[in-house]
Amino acid sequence: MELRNLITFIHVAELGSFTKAAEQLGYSQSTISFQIKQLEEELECLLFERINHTITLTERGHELISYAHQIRALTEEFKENLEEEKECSGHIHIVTPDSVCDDMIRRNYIDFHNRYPAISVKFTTADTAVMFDMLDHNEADVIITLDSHSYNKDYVIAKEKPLSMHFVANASSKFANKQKLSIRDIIKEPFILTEYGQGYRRVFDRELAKKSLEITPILEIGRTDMITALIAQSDMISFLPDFVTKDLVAAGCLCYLDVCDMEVEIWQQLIYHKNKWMSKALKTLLSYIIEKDFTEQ
Amino acid sequence: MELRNLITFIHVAELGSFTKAAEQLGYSQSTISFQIKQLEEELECLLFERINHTITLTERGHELISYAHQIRALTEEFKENLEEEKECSGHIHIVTPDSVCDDMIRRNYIDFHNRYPAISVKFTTADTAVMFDMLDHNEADVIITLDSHSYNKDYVIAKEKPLSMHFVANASSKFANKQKLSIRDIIKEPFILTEYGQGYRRVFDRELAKKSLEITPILEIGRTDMITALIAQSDMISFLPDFVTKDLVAAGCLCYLDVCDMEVEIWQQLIYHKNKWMSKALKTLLSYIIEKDFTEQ
DNA sequence: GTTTACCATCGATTTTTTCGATTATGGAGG
DNA sequence: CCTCCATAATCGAAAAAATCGATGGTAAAC
Repeated sequence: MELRNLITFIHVAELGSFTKAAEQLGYSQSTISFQIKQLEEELECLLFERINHTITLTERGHELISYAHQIRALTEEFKENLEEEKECSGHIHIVTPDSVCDDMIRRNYIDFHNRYPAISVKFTTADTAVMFDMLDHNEADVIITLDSHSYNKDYVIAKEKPLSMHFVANASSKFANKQKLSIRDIIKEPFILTEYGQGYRRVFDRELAKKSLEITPILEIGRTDMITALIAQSDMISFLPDFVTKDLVAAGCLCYLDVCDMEVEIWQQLIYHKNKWMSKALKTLLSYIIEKDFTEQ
Repeated sequence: MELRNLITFIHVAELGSFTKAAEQLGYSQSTISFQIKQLEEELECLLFERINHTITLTERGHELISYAHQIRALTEEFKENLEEEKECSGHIHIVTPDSVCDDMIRRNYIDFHNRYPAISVKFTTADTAVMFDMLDHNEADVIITLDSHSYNKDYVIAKEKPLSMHFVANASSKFANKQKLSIRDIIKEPFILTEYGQGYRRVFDRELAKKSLEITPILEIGRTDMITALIAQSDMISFLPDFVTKDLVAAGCLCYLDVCDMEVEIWQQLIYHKNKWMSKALKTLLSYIIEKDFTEQ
């Protein structure tokens, strides 16, 4: 019982004529005969009485009419639903490093929620490798990486920007006002760094290795807010992205160290899988993030 | 958007796999891919995200699932309705000569209604020719004729029997006890006959014409109950079927005349059009009529 | 009596559906 | 690291289905 035949049946029943239905539907009359016969054979019942070239619905036909209308109405309802702009709603899973999560939630979440109350967001933190794994398994809708610049034809990079990284210490550190420090000047100091899985930590270690240097941090922890808090009240040093530290530096709690022989190139990238279906909610979230996080300095 | 594809879509969504759905439905896997793609192209939206050979329903897919289930449920509901025995109900139009109508309503209608209260019957009276016309225009579901024996490949004769016809007069008529009367003996008497349209009246006239005789009745009327009532209180004669007169004869109101040179062969036939859809109600009515009207003497 | 309108039927053609084989990919197990 | 297995996409061939146009019979209209 295919929909095409049901539609034809409805038209025939309404017009009371195979010929007229054929004209209305753009079929030939023999096609209409065939389609109705097909329905009748499949349902094993007569839908129309044919007496002297005029057709009359049988009881069964009358019953089918109502079902056919309901079925047609459902398909049309669905198609209309597809076309009409929907309220922006849905569930979105975004995965980021801890620092980004922290930053975005603090600065933007309330505003986002107020603007789009029907979008439910799941915020998860993970290492770069895990994030890509989640993209590959369709467990994350979108990720934000802080790592070396990545490119892969399976992914779409919605937006990216290079990230400023700084060595930071307490504002009253002995290195606070020294200019043109070398990495070798500070390498023996006590360091707090994020775990190795975090992208920029890995890039940092790799850069050190190029200079045959190595740091054994006294504390490894993903939570960058903890790191800044500890540094603010001790003589420890860390290496962190600008967006984590700039407010505290501006407030005079922390200071940047002027280490001039250590260039670490870190990119912030907003990435989703190329086969990802872009729901309106997802598009909205991406636009929001791009506006708030990638355009401002 | 054909039903076949929707069914496939439901299976795929439930199993989360094109391959498993193919096995379950007896299709090849490429067919499933094709069907889903066809749906997606027609609806111009992605139903499944394909990431690393695993599929995940998109939001649109989720929406479609619910519609697809509803549509499938409707078609199944209809098919079940078809199969299950229904209460015997419906509207039936039966057309008969006035005499038959009179007889059946008096003797059987109440009983029939009590047995099948959900069947609504429309009883109409008409001439033989009009009755066949009504069959041809699907205006009557079934007719009962009292006429010469008819056969036509377009009609189905559900049942038939020859009818006894009698000349009848008042029980105290001068002809009451005479034996071996000739038609010529009574032809000048005042006759009451049914109209010419009534089948047996026509046959009667035709038989007379064969003998070069002719009757000009003093009253022509379809209502046979009127005829018998008039005869019972006058010296008029009529020519009527047995079932109209036998009770009055038995009651001593009327008597049969022993006219031995006038053989008129009249058949009672229960007829419907060969293309008529036999609803349960119609079958029931036919069986009832056959049982009550054609088997008893 | 001729024309028109209607539906059924048939064979031919076109379109659609289905299949099987192949490819590409990733995961699991050795 | 390699092989085997499972998955879905793709492609061309084959099968099936839908559609058409022509024809026929019948009844109604003119």
